[in-house]
Amino acid sequence: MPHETKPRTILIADDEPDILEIVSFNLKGEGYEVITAKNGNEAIELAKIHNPDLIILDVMMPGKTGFEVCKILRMLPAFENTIIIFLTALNDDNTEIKGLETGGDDYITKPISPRVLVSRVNALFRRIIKETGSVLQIGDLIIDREKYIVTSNSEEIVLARKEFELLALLTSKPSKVFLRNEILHKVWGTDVIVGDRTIDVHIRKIRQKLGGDCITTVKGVGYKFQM
Amino acid sequence: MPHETKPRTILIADDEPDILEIVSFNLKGEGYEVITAKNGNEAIELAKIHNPDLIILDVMMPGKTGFEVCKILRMLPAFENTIIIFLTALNDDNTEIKGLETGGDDYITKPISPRVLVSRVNALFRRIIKETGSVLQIGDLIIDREKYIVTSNSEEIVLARKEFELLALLTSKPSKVFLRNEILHKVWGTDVIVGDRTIDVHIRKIRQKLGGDCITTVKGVGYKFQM
DNA sequence: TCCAATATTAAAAAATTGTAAACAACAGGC
DNA sequence: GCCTGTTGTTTACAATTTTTTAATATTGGA
Repeated sequence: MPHETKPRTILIADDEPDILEIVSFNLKGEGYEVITAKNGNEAIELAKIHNPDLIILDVMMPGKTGFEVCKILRMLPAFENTIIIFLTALNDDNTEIKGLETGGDDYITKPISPRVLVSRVNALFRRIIKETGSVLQIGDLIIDREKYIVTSNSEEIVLARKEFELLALLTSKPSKVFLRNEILHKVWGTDVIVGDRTIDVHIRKIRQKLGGDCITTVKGVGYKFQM
Repeated sequence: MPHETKPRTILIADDEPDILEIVSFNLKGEGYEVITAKNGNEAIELAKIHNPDLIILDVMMPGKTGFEVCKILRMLPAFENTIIIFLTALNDDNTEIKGLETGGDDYITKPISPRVLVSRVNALFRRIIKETGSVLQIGDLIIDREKYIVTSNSEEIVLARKEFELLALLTSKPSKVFLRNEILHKVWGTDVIVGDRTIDVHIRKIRQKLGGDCITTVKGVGYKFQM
Protein backbone atom coordinates (compact mmCIF):
# COMPACT_ATOMS: atom_id res chain seq x y z
CA MET A 1 0.00 0.00 0.00
CA PRO A 2 1.53 3.34 -0.96
CA HIS A 3 1.31 5.63 1.96
CA GLU A 4 2.17 9.21 1.35
CA THR A 5 3.49 11.39 4.08
CA LYS A 6 2.76 15.06 3.95
CA PRO A 7 6.07 16.92 3.78
CA ARG A 8 6.96 19.00 6.79
CA THR A 9 6.31 22.67 6.22
CA ILE A 10 8.81 25.37 7.15
CA LEU A 11 8.10 29.09 7.24
CA ILE A 12 11.06 31.39 6.94
CA ALA A 13 10.93 35.14 7.52
CA ASP A 14 13.78 37.46 6.60
CA ASP A 15 13.97 40.87 4.96
CA GLU A 16 17.00 39.93 2.89
CA PRO A 17 15.80 38.24 -0.31
CA ASP A 18 19.18 36.53 -0.74
CA ILE A 19 18.88 34.71 2.56
CA LEU A 20 15.31 33.72 1.80
CA GLU A 21 16.34 32.29 -1.50
CA ILE A 22 19.40 30.34 -0.44
CA VAL A 23 17.84 28.88 2.71
CA SER A 24 14.65 28.11 0.91
CA PHE A 25 16.55 26.36 -1.86
CA ASN A 26 18.49 24.19 0.57
CA LEU A 27 15.50 23.23 2.65
CA LYS A 28 13.47 22.34 -0.43
CA GLY A 29 16.37 20.16 -1.49
CA GLU A 30 15.92 18.20 1.73
CA GLY A 31 12.28 17.59 0.89
CA TYR A 32 10.69 20.26 3.03
CA GLU A 33 7.90 22.48 1.88
CA VAL A 34 8.98 26.08 2.29
CA ILE A 35 6.99 29.29 2.67
CA THR A 36 8.74 32.65 2.75
CA ALA A 37 7.81 35.92 4.39
CA LYS A 38 9.48 39.30 3.95
CA ASN A 39 8.74 40.69 7.39
CA GLY A 40 7.27 39.94 10.78
CA ASN A 41 3.67 40.77 10.01
CA GLU A 42 3.69 38.69 6.88
CA ALA A 43 5.21 35.83 8.90
CA ILE A 44 2.31 35.93 11.34
CA GLU A 45 -0.24 36.02 8.52
CA LEU A 46 1.33 33.13 6.66
CA ALA A 47 1.81 31.10 9.83
CA LYS A 48 -1.90 31.35 10.54
CA ILE A 49 -2.74 30.25 7.03
CA HIS A 50 -0.25 27.42 6.55
CA ASN A 51 0.36 26.16 10.05
CA PRO A 52 4.01 25.31 9.53
CA ASP A 53 5.84 22.68 11.57
CA LEU A 54 8.88 24.92 11.98
CA ILE A 55 9.42 28.66 11.77
CA ILE A 56 12.73 30.40 11.09
CA LEU A 57 12.70 34.04 12.14
CA ASP A 58 15.24 36.71 11.40
CA VAL A 59 15.59 38.84 14.51
CA MET A 60 16.10 42.18 12.81
CA MET A 61 13.19 42.81 10.49
CA PRO A 62 11.31 45.96 9.60
CA GLY A 63 8.04 46.17 11.47
CA LYS A 64 8.04 43.43 14.05
CA THR A 65 11.27 41.82 15.20
CA GLY A 66 11.63 38.06 15.25
CA PHE A 67 11.33 38.08 19.03
CA GLU A 68 8.05 39.94 18.84
CA VAL A 69 6.70 37.56 16.23
CA CYS A 70 7.72 34.63 18.42
CA LYS A 71 5.97 36.07 21.46
CA ILE A 72 2.79 36.73 19.52
CA LEU A 73 2.71 33.26 17.98
CA ARG A 74 3.53 31.47 21.20
CA MET A 75 0.45 32.96 22.81
CA LEU A 76 -1.75 31.23 20.27
CA PRO A 77 -2.44 27.58 21.12
CA ALA A 78 -1.85 26.62 17.50
CA PHE A 79 1.81 27.63 17.74
CA GLU A 80 2.50 26.64 21.31
CA ASN A 81 4.58 23.70 20.20
CA THR A 82 5.81 24.85 16.83
CA ILE A 83 9.59 24.75 16.57
CA ILE A 84 11.08 28.23 16.27
CA ILE A 85 14.63 29.05 15.19
CA PHE A 86 16.10 32.54 15.37
CA LEU A 87 18.47 33.79 12.74
CA THR A 88 20.56 36.86 13.31
CA ALA A 89 23.71 38.78 12.57
CA LEU A 90 24.02 39.70 16.23
CA ASN A 91 26.65 37.48 17.77
CA ASP A 92 25.94 38.55 21.29
CA ASP A 93 25.42 36.34 24.31
CA ASN A 94 22.64 38.38 25.83
CA THR A 95 20.63 38.46 22.64
CA GLU A 96 21.09 34.73 22.18
CA ILE A 97 19.95 34.05 25.72
CA LYS A 98 16.98 36.34 25.22
CA GLY A 99 16.08 34.45 22.07
CA LEU A 100 16.20 31.09 23.74
CA GLU A 101 14.23 32.34 26.71
CA THR A 102 11.60 33.99 24.53
CA GLY A 103 10.62 30.50 23.47
CA GLY A 104 13.07 29.82 20.66
CA ASP A 105 14.40 26.30 20.14
CA ASP A 106 17.62 27.35 18.46
CA TYR A 107 19.54 30.48 17.69
CA ILE A 108 21.83 30.64 14.68
CA THR A 109 24.14 33.57 13.91
CA LYS A 110 24.87 34.87 10.44
CA PRO A 111 26.74 34.37 8.25
CA ILE A 112 24.90 31.11 8.14
CA SER A 113 26.03 27.98 6.43
CA PRO A 114 22.98 26.59 4.66
CA ARG A 115 24.18 23.06 5.31
CA VAL A 116 24.52 23.69 9.03
CA LEU A 117 21.08 25.24 9.10
CA VAL A 118 19.62 22.20 7.39
CA SER A 119 21.40 19.94 9.88
CA ARG A 120 20.00 21.85 12.80
CA VAL A 121 16.52 21.75 11.33
CA ASN A 122 16.84 18.01 10.85
CA ALA A 123 18.11 17.57 14.41
CA LEU A 124 15.13 19.44 15.80
CA PHE A 125 12.66 17.44 13.73
CA ARG A 126 14.27 14.23 14.93
CA ARG A 127 12.91 15.05 18.37
CA ILE A 128 9.36 15.38 17.17
CA ILE A 129 7.10 12.41 17.48
CA LYS A 130 7.14 10.70 14.15
CA GLU A 131 3.89 11.01 12.30
CA THR A 132 2.74 7.64 11.13
CA GLY A 133 1.89 9.07 7.77
CA SER A 134 -1.61 9.95 6.79
CA VAL A 135 -3.24 6.80 8.08
CA LEU A 136 -3.79 6.48 11.78
CA GLN A 137 -5.03 3.37 13.52
CA ILE A 138 -6.34 3.28 17.06
CA GLY A 139 -8.00 0.12 18.26
CA ASP A 140 -10.45 -0.86 15.56
CA LEU A 141 -10.65 2.69 14.28
CA ILE A 142 -8.79 3.71 11.14
CA ILE A 143 -8.47 7.36 10.21
CA ASP A 144 -7.25 8.20 6.73
CA ARG A 145 -6.41 11.87 6.68
CA GLU A 146 -5.79 11.98 3.02
CA LYS A 147 -9.00 10.39 1.87
CA TYR A 148 -11.07 11.82 4.71
CA ILE A 149 -12.40 8.39 5.57
CA VAL A 150 -12.94 6.80 8.95
CA THR A 151 -13.64 3.12 9.32
CA SER A 152 -14.56 1.20 12.42
CA ASN A 153 -14.39 -2.58 12.13
CA SER A 154 -14.11 -2.23 8.35
CA GLU A 155 -17.33 -0.28 8.25
CA GLU A 156 -17.09 3.20 6.86
CA ILE A 157 -18.26 6.02 9.06
CA VAL A 158 -19.20 9.14 7.16
CA LEU A 159 -18.08 12.30 8.88
CA ALA A 160 -18.49 15.87 7.72
CA ARG A 161 -15.32 17.93 7.35
CA LYS A 162 -15.40 19.63 10.74
CA GLU A 163 -16.30 16.41 12.45
CA PHE A 164 -13.43 14.69 10.74
CA GLU A 165 -10.92 17.37 11.60
CA LEU A 166 -12.00 17.43 15.20
CA LEU A 167 -11.68 13.66 15.44
CA ALA A 168 -8.32 13.73 13.67
CA LEU A 169 -7.04 16.26 16.19
CA LEU A 170 -8.23 14.33 19.22
CA THR A 171 -6.85 11.06 17.94
CA SER A 172 -3.48 12.60 17.03
CA LYS A 173 -2.51 12.20 20.67
CA PRO A 174 -4.77 9.66 22.32
CA SER A 175 -5.56 10.32 25.97
CA LYS A 176 -4.19 13.84 25.79
CA VAL A 177 -6.68 16.43 26.91
CA PHE A 178 -7.19 19.12 24.30
CA LEU A 179 -8.27 22.40 25.76
CA ARG A 180 -11.35 23.96 24.21
CA ASN A 181 -9.20 26.88 23.18
CA GLU A 182 -6.67 24.62 21.57
CA ILE A 183 -9.41 22.83 19.65
CA LEU A 184 -10.86 26.11 18.46
CA HIS A 185 -7.52 27.30 17.17
CA LYS A 186 -6.48 24.08 15.56
CA VAL A 187 -9.75 23.09 13.94
CA TRP A 188 -11.44 26.40 13.31
CA GLY A 189 -8.35 28.54 12.79
CA THR A 190 -6.81 31.40 14.66
CA ASP A 191 -9.12 34.21 13.74
CA VAL A 192 -12.44 32.49 13.37
CA ILE A 193 -14.86 33.24 16.16
CA VAL A 194 -17.59 30.75 16.88
CA GLY A 195 -19.92 30.36 19.79
CA ASP A 196 -19.29 28.28 22.83
CA ARG A 197 -21.63 25.44 22.05
CA THR A 198 -20.25 24.78 18.60
CA ILE A 199 -17.59 22.38 19.84
CA ASP A 200 -20.08 20.47 21.96
CA VAL A 201 -22.42 20.00 19.08
CA HIS A 202 -19.68 18.56 16.92
CA ILE A 203 -18.44 16.33 19.71
CA ARG A 204 -21.99 15.11 20.10
CA LYS A 205 -22.25 14.24 16.45
CA ILE A 206 -19.00 12.30 16.54
CA ARG A 207 -20.13 10.48 19.64
CA GLN A 208 -23.36 9.55 17.94
CA LYS A 209 -21.56 8.17 14.93
CA LEU A 210 -18.73 6.38 16.74
CA GLY A 211 -20.65 5.17 19.74
CA GLY A 212 -20.74 7.06 22.95
CA ASP A 213 -17.69 6.41 25.02
CA CYS A 214 -14.63 7.13 22.93
CA ILE A 215 -14.50 10.84 23.67
CA THR A 216 -14.31 11.82 27.31
CA THR A 217 -15.24 15.22 28.65
CA VAL A 218 -12.88 16.75 31.17
CA LYS A 219 -15.07 19.37 32.70
CA GLY A 220 -13.63 22.85 32.77
CA VAL A 221 -10.73 21.75 30.62
CA GLY A 222 -11.54 20.05 27.35
CA TYR A 223 -11.95 16.70 25.66
CA LYS A 224 -9.82 13.64 25.11
CA PHE A 225 -10.02 10.59 22.91
CA GLN A 226 -9.71 7.17 24.47
CA MET A 227 -10.51 3.73 23.19
CA MET B 1 8.95 7.59 30.67
CA PRO B 2 7.68 9.40 33.73
CA HIS B 3 9.75 12.33 34.74
CA GLU B 4 10.73 12.00 38.36
CA THR B 5 10.59 14.91 40.69
CA LYS B 6 14.23 14.55 41.50
CA PRO B 7 16.33 17.20 39.80
CA ARG B 8 17.27 16.56 36.22
CA THR B 9 20.67 14.99 35.93
CA ILE B 10 23.30 16.17 33.50
CA LEU B 11 26.50 14.33 32.69
CA ILE B 12 29.34 16.39 31.33
CA ALA B 13 32.53 14.94 29.87
CA ASP B 14 35.60 17.03 29.09
CA ASP B 15 39.31 16.57 29.61
CA GLU B 16 39.82 20.17 30.67
CA PRO B 17 39.14 20.45 34.41
CA ASP B 18 38.46 24.17 34.09
CA ILE B 19 35.61 23.60 31.68
CA LEU B 20 34.17 20.85 33.86
CA GLU B 21 34.22 23.10 36.85
CA ILE B 22 32.75 26.23 35.34
CA VAL B 23 29.99 24.46 33.43
CA SER B 24 29.22 22.24 36.38
CA PHE B 25 28.99 25.24 38.67
CA ASN B 26 26.59 27.07 36.38
CA LEU B 27 24.33 24.09 35.79
CA LYS B 28 24.15 23.34 39.50
CA GLY B 29 23.14 26.95 40.02
CA GLU B 30 20.13 26.28 37.80
CA GLY B 31 19.10 23.38 39.98
CA TYR B 32 20.46 20.55 37.89
CA GLU B 33 22.33 17.63 39.33
CA VAL B 34 25.69 17.38 37.62
CA ILE B 35 28.05 14.45 37.14
CA THR B 36 31.47 14.97 35.57
CA ALA B 37 33.68 12.66 33.57
CA LYS B 38 37.29 13.23 32.51
CA ASN B 39 37.19 11.22 29.31
CA GLY B 40 35.03 9.23 26.95
CA ASN B 41 35.25 5.88 28.69
CA GLU B 42 34.45 7.37 32.04
CA ALA B 43 31.49 9.13 30.44
CA ILE B 44 30.07 5.84 29.23
CA GLU B 45 30.57 4.21 32.63
CA LEU B 46 28.93 7.05 34.51
CA ALA B 47 26.11 7.31 32.01
CA LYS B 48 25.23 3.67 32.61
CA ILE B 49 25.29 4.15 36.36
CA HIS B 50 23.40 7.45 36.64
CA ASN B 51 21.14 7.48 33.62
CA PRO B 52 21.38 11.22 33.05
CA ASP B 53 18.66 13.16 31.26
CA LEU B 54 21.19 15.09 29.23
CA ILE B 55 24.81 14.49 28.28
CA ILE B 56 27.33 17.15 27.28
CA LEU B 57 30.29 15.70 25.39
CA ASP B 58 33.53 17.37 24.45
CA VAL B 59 34.46 16.21 20.98
CA MET B 60 38.23 16.07 21.45
CA MET B 61 38.98 13.81 24.38
CA PRO B 62 41.77 11.32 25.02
CA GLY B 63 40.64 7.79 24.40
CA LYS B 64 37.23 7.99 22.81
CA THR B 65 36.03 11.15 21.08
CA GLY B 66 32.67 12.64 21.90
CA PHE B 67 31.31 11.36 18.58
CA GLU B 68 32.36 7.83 19.41
CA VAL B 69 30.80 8.04 22.86
CA CYS B 70 27.59 9.32 21.29
CA LYS B 71 27.46 6.49 18.79
CA ILE B 72 28.04 3.85 21.47
CA LEU B 73 25.41 5.30 23.79
CA ARG B 74 22.83 5.76 21.07
CA MET B 75 22.97 2.05 20.35
CA LEU B 76 21.84 1.28 23.88
CA PRO B 77 18.08 1.52 24.34
CA ALA B 78 18.48 3.44 27.58
CA PHE B 79 20.14 6.32 25.75
CA GLU B 80 18.15 6.30 22.56
CA ASN B 81 16.33 9.44 23.55
CA THR B 82 18.78 11.07 25.92
CA ILE B 83 19.59 14.62 24.92
CA ILE B 84 23.19 14.99 23.76
CA ILE B 85 25.09 18.25 23.29
CA PHE B 86 28.53 18.43 21.71
CA LEU B 87 31.11 20.88 22.93
CA THR B 88 34.16 21.69 20.86
CA ALA B 89 36.85 24.13 19.95
CA LEU B 90 36.47 23.19 16.30
CA ASN B 91 34.47 25.88 14.61
CA ASP B 92 34.07 23.99 11.40
CA ASP B 93 30.90 23.41 9.44
CA ASN B 94 31.66 19.85 8.50
CA THR B 95 32.38 18.81 12.07
CA GLU B 96 29.24 20.53 13.30
CA ILE B 97 27.15 18.79 10.67
CA LYS B 98 28.76 15.49 11.54
CA GLY B 99 27.96 16.07 15.19
CA LEU B 100 24.31 16.82 14.52
CA GLU B 101 24.00 13.87 12.19
CA THR B 102 25.68 11.51 14.63
CA GLY B 103 22.67 12.01 16.87
CA GLY B 104 23.55 15.17 18.70
CA ASP B 105 20.82 17.63 19.62
CA ASP B 106 23.05 20.65 19.75
CA TYR B 107 26.60 21.63 18.96
CA ILE B 108 28.28 24.45 20.84
CA THR B 109 31.72 25.84 19.97
CA LYS B 110 34.29 27.00 22.48
CA PRO B 111 34.98 29.40 23.94
CA ILE B 112 31.62 28.79 25.54
CA SER B 113 29.62 31.24 27.52
CA PRO B 114 28.29 29.34 30.52
CA ARG B 115 25.10 31.37 30.46
CA VAL B 116 24.44 30.52 26.83
CA LEU B 117 25.09 26.87 27.55
CA VAL B 118 22.60 26.94 30.39
CA SER B 119 20.06 28.63 28.12
CA ARG B 120 20.48 25.97 25.47
CA VAL B 121 20.16 23.21 28.04
CA ASN B 122 16.96 24.79 29.32
CA ALA B 123 15.63 25.18 25.78
CA LEU B 124 16.25 21.53 25.00
CA PHE B 125 14.50 20.37 28.15
CA ARG B 126 11.59 22.65 27.35
CA ARG B 127 11.27 21.05 23.94
CA ILE B 128 11.41 17.52 25.32
CA ILE B 129 8.70 18.28 27.81
CA LYS B 130 6.50 19.63 25.04
CA GLU B 131 6.94 16.47 23.04
CA THR B 132 6.65 13.87 25.74
CA GLY B 133 4.42 15.70 28.17
CA SER B 134 5.37 16.15 31.76
CA VAL B 135 4.47 13.40 34.12
CA LEU B 136 5.26 13.80 37.77
CA GLN B 137 5.86 10.81 39.94
CA ILE B 138 6.04 11.08 43.69
CA GLY B 139 6.04 7.86 45.59
CA ASP B 140 3.10 5.89 44.28
CA LEU B 141 1.36 8.98 43.05
CA ILE B 142 1.47 9.86 39.36
CA ILE B 143 0.26 13.19 38.08
CA ASP B 144 -0.12 13.44 34.33
CA ARG B 145 -0.70 17.05 33.36
CA GLU B 146 -1.31 16.26 29.74
CA LYS B 147 -3.90 13.59 30.33
CA TYR B 148 -5.30 15.31 33.38
CA ILE B 149 -5.12 12.11 35.36
CA VAL B 150 -3.94 11.34 38.86
CA THR B 151 -3.28 7.76 39.85
CA SER B 152 -2.33 6.34 43.19
CA ASN B 153 -1.14 2.76 43.11
CA SER B 154 -2.45 2.45 39.55
CA GLU B 155 -5.90 3.46 40.65
CA GLU B 156 -7.29 6.56 39.07
CA ILE B 157 -8.35 9.36 41.34
CA VAL B 158 -10.86 11.70 39.81
CA LEU B 159 -10.20 15.33 40.62
CA ALA B 160 -12.08 18.43 39.52
CA ARG B 161 -10.13 21.13 37.77
CA LYS B 162 -9.28 23.33 40.74
CA GLU B 163 -8.44 20.28 42.81
CA PHE B 164 -6.15 19.02 40.08
CA GLU B 165 -4.40 22.31 39.64
CA LEU B 166 -3.96 22.81 43.34
CA LEU B 167 -2.48 19.33 43.70
CA ALA B 168 -0.27 19.85 40.67
CA LEU B 169 1.06 23.04 42.22
CA LEU B 170 1.79 21.51 45.61
CA THR B 171 3.43 18.44 44.11
CA SER B 172 5.53 20.49 41.70
CA LYS B 173 7.88 21.12 44.59
CA PRO B 174 7.38 18.50 47.25
CA SER B 175 8.12 19.57 50.82
CA LYS B 176 8.06 23.22 49.82
CA VAL B 177 5.58 25.24 51.82
CA PHE B 178 3.29 27.24 49.55
CA LEU B 179 1.92 30.41 51.06
CA ARG B 180 -1.81 30.85 50.84
CA ASN B 181 -1.20 33.95 48.79
CA GLU B 182 1.04 32.10 46.41
CA ILE B 183 -1.57 29.39 45.95
CA LEU B 184 -4.26 31.96 45.25
CA HIS B 185 -2.13 33.64 42.59
CA LYS B 186 -1.02 30.50 40.84
CA VAL B 187 -4.23 28.51 40.89
CA TRP B 188 -6.88 31.21 40.85
CA GLY B 189 -5.01 33.93 39.01
CA THR B 190 -4.17 37.46 39.99
CA ASP B 191 -7.48 39.07 39.22
CA VAL B 192 -9.82 36.61 40.87
CA ILE B 193 -11.02 37.37 44.36
CA VAL B 194 -12.24 34.52 46.50
CA GLY B 195 -12.77 34.12 50.19
CA ASP B 196 -10.21 32.73 52.55
CA ARG B 197 -11.98 29.43 53.22
CA THR B 198 -12.02 28.45 49.56
CA ILE B 199 -8.52 27.04 49.67
CA ASP B 200 -9.28 25.01 52.78
CA VAL B 201 -12.29 23.43 51.18
CA HIS B 202 -10.29 22.35 48.17
CA ILE B 203 -7.46 21.06 50.30
CA ARG B 204 -10.00 19.05 52.23
CA LYS B 205 -11.40 17.48 49.10
CA ILE B 206 -7.94 16.48 47.93
CA ARG B 207 -7.16 15.03 51.33
CA GLN B 208 -10.37 13.02 51.23
CA LYS B 209 -9.58 11.63 47.83
CA LEU B 210 -5.88 10.93 48.39
CA GLY B 211 -6.06 9.79 51.97
CA GLY B 212 -5.45 12.16 54.80
CA ASP B 213 -1.82 12.74 55.44
CA CYS B 214 -0.16 13.78 52.22
CA ILE B 215 -0.87 17.48 52.58
CA THR B 216 0.41 19.11 55.72
CA THR B 217 -0.87 22.37 57.14
CA VAL B 218 1.71 24.85 58.31
CA LYS B 219 -0.36 27.05 60.51
CA GLY B 220 -0.14 30.71 59.75
CA VAL B 221 1.83 30.06 56.60
CA GLY B 222 0.39 27.65 54.09
CA TYR B 223 0.43 24.07 52.91
CA LYS B 224 2.98 21.57 51.70
CA PHE B 225 2.85 18.20 50.02
CA GLN B 226 4.78 15.27 51.42
CA MET B 227 4.51 11.57 50.91
C1' DT C 1 -5.91 29.29 78.67
C1' DC C 2 -7.27 31.96 74.87
C1' DC C 3 -7.50 33.34 70.23
C1' DA C 4 -6.73 33.49 65.63
C1' DA C 5 -6.17 30.28 62.09
C1' DT C 6 -7.91 26.23 60.00
C1' DA C 7 -11.39 22.16 59.46
C1' DT C 8 -15.70 20.67 58.53
C1' DT C 9 -20.22 20.80 56.84
C1' DA C 10 -24.08 21.72 54.12
C1' DA C 11 -26.24 24.58 51.13
C1' DA C 12 -26.17 28.35 47.70
C1' DA C 13 -24.20 30.13 43.62
C1' DA C 14 -21.81 29.84 39.49
C1' DA C 15 -19.95 27.63 35.75
C1' DT C 16 -19.90 24.09 32.38
C1' DT C 17 -21.74 20.89 29.33
C1' DG C 18 -25.56 18.13 26.90
C1' DT C 19 -29.41 18.40 23.91
C1' DA C 20 -32.83 19.53 20.51
C1' DA C 21 -34.41 22.38 17.34
C1' DA C 22 -34.10 26.36 14.42
C1' DC C 23 -31.49 28.95 11.44
C1' DA C 24 -27.74 30.02 8.06
C1' DA C 25 -24.37 28.90 4.73
C1' DC C 26 -22.94 26.09 1.23
C1' DA C 27 -22.37 22.76 -2.75
C1' DG C 28 -23.96 20.32 -6.50
C1' DG C 29 -27.27 19.15 -9.97
C1' DC C 30 -30.52 20.64 -13.18
C1' DG D 1 -30.17 31.07 -11.66
C1' DC D 2 -32.90 28.02 -8.51
C1' DC D 3 -33.89 24.15 -5.85
C1' DT D 4 -32.40 20.72 -2.51
C1' DG D 5 -29.98 18.20 0.73
C1' DT D 6 -26.02 18.54 3.62
C1' DT D 7 -23.14 20.81 6.78
C1' DG D 8 -22.11 24.24 10.17
C1' DT D 9 -23.60 27.47 13.70
C1' DT D 10 -26.51 29.50 17.02
C1' DT D 11 -30.02 29.60 20.47
C1' DA D 12 -32.37 28.52 24.55
C1' DC D 13 -32.90 25.61 28.12
C1' DA D 14 -32.18 21.53 31.12
C1' DA D 15 -29.08 18.74 33.65
C1' DT D 16 -25.11 18.35 35.94
C1' DT D 17 -20.91 19.37 38.24
C1' DT D 18 -17.85 22.46 40.29
C1' DT D 19 -16.85 26.21 43.07
C1' DT D 20 -17.82 29.34 46.59
C1' DT D 21 -19.93 30.99 50.70
C1' DA D 22 -21.36 31.00 55.21
C1' DA D 23 -22.02 29.15 59.61
C1' DT D 24 -20.04 26.31 63.13
C1' DA D 25 -16.59 23.36 65.24
C1' DT D 26 -11.92 22.42 66.17
C1' DT D 27 -7.09 23.02 66.53
C1' DG D 28 -2.47 24.46 67.86
C1' DG D 29 0.64 27.83 69.34
C1' DA D 30 1.64 32.41 72.07
